[in-house]
Amino acid sequence: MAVTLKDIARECGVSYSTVSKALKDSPLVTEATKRKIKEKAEQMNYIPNNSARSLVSNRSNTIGLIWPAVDRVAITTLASQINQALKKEGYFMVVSIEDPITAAQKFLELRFDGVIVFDEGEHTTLPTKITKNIPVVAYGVERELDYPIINVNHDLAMKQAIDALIHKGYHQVDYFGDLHTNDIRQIVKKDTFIRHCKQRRITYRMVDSGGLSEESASRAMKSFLANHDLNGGVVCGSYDITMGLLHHVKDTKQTPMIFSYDHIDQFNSIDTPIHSVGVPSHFIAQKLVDVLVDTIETNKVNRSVIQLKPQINYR
Amino acid sequence: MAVTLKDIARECGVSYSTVSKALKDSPLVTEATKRKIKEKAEQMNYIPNNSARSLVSNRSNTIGLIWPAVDRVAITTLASQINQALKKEGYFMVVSIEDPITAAQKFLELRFDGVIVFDEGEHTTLPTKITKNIPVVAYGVERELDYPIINVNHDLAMKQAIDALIHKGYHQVDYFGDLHTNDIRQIVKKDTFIRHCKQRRITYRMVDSGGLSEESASRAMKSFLANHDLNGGVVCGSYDITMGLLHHVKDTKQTPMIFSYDHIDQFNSIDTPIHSVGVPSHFIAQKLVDVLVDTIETNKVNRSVIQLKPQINYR
DNA sequence: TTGTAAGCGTTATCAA
DNA sequence: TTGATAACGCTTACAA
Repeated sequence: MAVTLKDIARECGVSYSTVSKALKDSPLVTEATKRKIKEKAEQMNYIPNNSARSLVSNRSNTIGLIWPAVDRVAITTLASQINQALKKEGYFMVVSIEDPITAAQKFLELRFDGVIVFDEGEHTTLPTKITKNIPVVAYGVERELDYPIINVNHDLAMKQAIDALIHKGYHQVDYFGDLHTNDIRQIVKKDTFIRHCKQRRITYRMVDSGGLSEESASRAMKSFLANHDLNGGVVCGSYDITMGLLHHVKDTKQTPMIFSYDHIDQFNSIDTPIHSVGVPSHFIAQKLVDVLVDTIETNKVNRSVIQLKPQINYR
Repeated sequence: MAVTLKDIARECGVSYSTVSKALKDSPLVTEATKRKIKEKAEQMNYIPNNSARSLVSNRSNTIGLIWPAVDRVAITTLASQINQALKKEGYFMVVSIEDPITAAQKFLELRFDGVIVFDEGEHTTLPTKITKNIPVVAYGVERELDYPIINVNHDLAMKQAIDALIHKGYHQVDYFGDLHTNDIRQIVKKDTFIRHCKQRRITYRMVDSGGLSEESASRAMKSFLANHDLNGGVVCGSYDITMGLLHHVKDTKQTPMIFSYDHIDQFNSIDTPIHSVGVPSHFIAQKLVDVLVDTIETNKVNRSVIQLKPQINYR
């Protein structure tokens, strides 16, 4: 059915290994024959069979991204930047929204060259059985894993945000984020916020967003505002949570200074100025790709945790 | 490196073709040998090589979803429902966020069994060169394509929404949506809204959301409200646009009756009651999968447009 | 510069 | 009930 190298070879009156070489621009073939073969291939609509290729070369040039919760804006931005970065390195990225183990197992069967996983804690950890068979790199937080992890230095980020608030004259700060969760990234944000407030001896309140979605954050903020004022500075745990808060910011006497996690461009198209802390997502993406490609090519994993330095972005 | 059938065969003292049969539970192998082989395979952490399988069987049991704009909440919900439905049919779903042609080409090379594409107009149309080589089904709107399309009956949906508004006593209705776009789905919504308003001889206004994102919708609504009131009923073009509107609904004298496109559960977790029109996403998902699986199995495309009947959901 | 042939890991057909 | 073997489409020594 599909056109194969043999078909092209027959048409061109050459052997199929010559076609194979010609199509990958091998110097072992005359320019003239190359041209003829390429033309014919194009015209016959030849589509290389990756299964066959991968079988002999052990390379699929495909990377799997594991992303079970396709719903948070900041992560969406990161994903598309990873896609770009991988493309530049010659890889095709494909994402699975299955649970991490299922997805990784399938990627393994498909003989992909590597996997990137958005780590969210225990339930998202890949077992050695899998990770010893394929290069893996995680975007997550610092913890014991047998594959490399890229993450933001949350501790520093919180410190930067709180210090900025103090510097602007605030004597009280609120944290608005997901307080009751297993998501390790959220837990770290919460914990470091508290720790830094204590160190600075500044008054603080913790407001539970009841989840990571904009909707839940909106509800939570509404009921919070029914009994409280927003009179200090506020730090939000994520872009979506910030958006939930913004539904109600009109209700308060005056807009407080808001710092949000996630360093993405979307903040620029909002009227209310939201300052942000975080690592620019294109930077995170590049790092993830660099580390992955490196472990694919050198074939040695380094079980390191790479901390990316956050920046403050005033708007 | 990776364990192959031959490795297992050697360990078990049988031929590798027996192992192959045993592992797929063929009746041609004794229960006893099967058990032994399966145990060994498990213990050796055997991972089937899909490339080899696909090479001989011409089946990869994988479906590619083309979804270049991973950012709209309603679509996210749909994607995960498609994932579920495909899984039930024995397929693994993988998504690409590349542009449609690139993605489809890669899916072809990877010898996936089929592709689902979220159609958004000309720029999202797959050429015959591709579609004659792999079963494709689109989620889109009615237009000339050489592969089947599933879509919502927008005409009926608009009619339902406008009629509901009229029934509730509104004499004026506003449409809030993406007015200047190439996205064929948005164009159809806009056009049918206007047509039905004219037919009903009801006053209407068109408010441009300046895009499909919540942020742009929010900005647009803000500047609209600076000079206008929201005193009629309103129909929003999508979930995200509705969310953008909600940022400002507190500013109006009273909450108008709002109908939104997209029939998803997220509306249930918002305080402001938003009624919706649309086809439940699990229904759309199931239809897409049914049609795709059917064309894969029967191996014959039907170039039909399948219109799904929308429903009104009051909240 | 081009062609021959082995081999990648499976499945499936046929023979034992 | 099991085992040999050809074939899938391709890459890559190696031979011509």
